[in-house]
Amino acid sequence: MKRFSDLTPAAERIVDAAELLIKSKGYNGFSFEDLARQVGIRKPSIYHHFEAKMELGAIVAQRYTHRFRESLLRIEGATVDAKTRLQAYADLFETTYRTNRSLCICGMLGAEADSLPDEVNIEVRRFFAVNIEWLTMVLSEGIMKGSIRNIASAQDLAESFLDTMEGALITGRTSPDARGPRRAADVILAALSS
Amino acid sequence: MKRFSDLTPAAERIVDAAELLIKSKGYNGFSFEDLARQVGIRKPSIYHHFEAKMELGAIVAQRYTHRFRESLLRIEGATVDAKTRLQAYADLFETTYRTNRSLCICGMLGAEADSLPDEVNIEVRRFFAVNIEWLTMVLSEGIMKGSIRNIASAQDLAESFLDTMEGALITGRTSPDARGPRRAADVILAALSS
DNA sequence: GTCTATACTTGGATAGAC
DNA sequence: GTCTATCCAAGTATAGAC
Repeated sequence: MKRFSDLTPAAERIVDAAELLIKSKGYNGFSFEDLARQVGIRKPSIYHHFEAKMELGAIVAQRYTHRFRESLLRIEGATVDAKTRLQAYADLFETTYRTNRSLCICGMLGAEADSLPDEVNIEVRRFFAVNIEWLTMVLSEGIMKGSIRNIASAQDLAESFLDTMEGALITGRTSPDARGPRRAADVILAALSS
Repeated sequence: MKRFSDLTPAAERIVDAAELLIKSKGYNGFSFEDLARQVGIRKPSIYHHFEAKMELGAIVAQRYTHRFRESLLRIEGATVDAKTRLQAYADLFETTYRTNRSLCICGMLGAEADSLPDEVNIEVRRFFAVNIEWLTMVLSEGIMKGSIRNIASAQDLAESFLDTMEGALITGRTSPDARGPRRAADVILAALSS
């Protein structure tokens, strides 16, 4: 598999556009025609950079996961206690939400999983694994230090928290008065604060 | 718009199949060919019952919401306290989850909203509104009676809870060791119990 | 209510010139 | 790196017979 770090500038522009399209319409909802129009080139030019649509899907997910990890590192550097870290984490989703009520790429691809090539699903699974791992780490630290109530395993808490974030993006799409991921996180965090 | 209650038996078999397909692959992920094959008829026969694909999508969502409301009524009849009701509610999602890791129809359609006809989106919005309303009712009763901690408005709690359920279905799709909606709900309920 | 046949469009993908 | 031209499959939808 091609790696996102090998992308030429032209290829990167294509991936940028594909990311936007997947966020908005999903993998099954965009075509090479849409993509080419957005980039300002013609359909066949895309094949000079990518072998097939599924490769593009996989690379979008791969790069997204990579950037998300960078954000997690930044949060670890900038904050200390669990609650603040989780708020910063929720703000990553809130930013996505505020940008045209976009979805998390991997939330979208996760929903579509049954009709997606394995190549793509593998990357999506990695995204969720990375998130669960990070959240588990943060939450178990919070439990140890006493700022998070010890009502369930850190792993269980992590999963619920991630679920809430992914769900908030989806329900926020069609509900005009939805409050968004940050608010949803605040509710959970209030319930978990000791 | 046609209503789901007017469906002939033949039309109903088509809606049944469409529901399964949307749950699995999404609105953009299934074709009339798939649908016809599943029902055991030919593509054009579908048009005898439905004018277009979007009508089918809207009716699937409409019937799904109707049945969901029946389930909510059943829960109200069979249980009393907020926590038990919310567990029963989570079990509705758990059942969906255990059935081939299916998605909530409206979670799927919500994710795809940007590429869906208004006709469909309107029904999806109704589903979420119904759920939020019901959860708000249950939660505010729980707060009044003291079984649910008063850490946020019933409306905010309702939204977080629904988000968690929808998200659990999505993250559960690609994560082999995901715990599912019921477990996610138990975590939240433990945090909300006074 | 279902069929065959078919129209028309779009979608993913390739060949080969510039 | 991008283009035109083109292929073929699939997708939605219609006409009209049974």
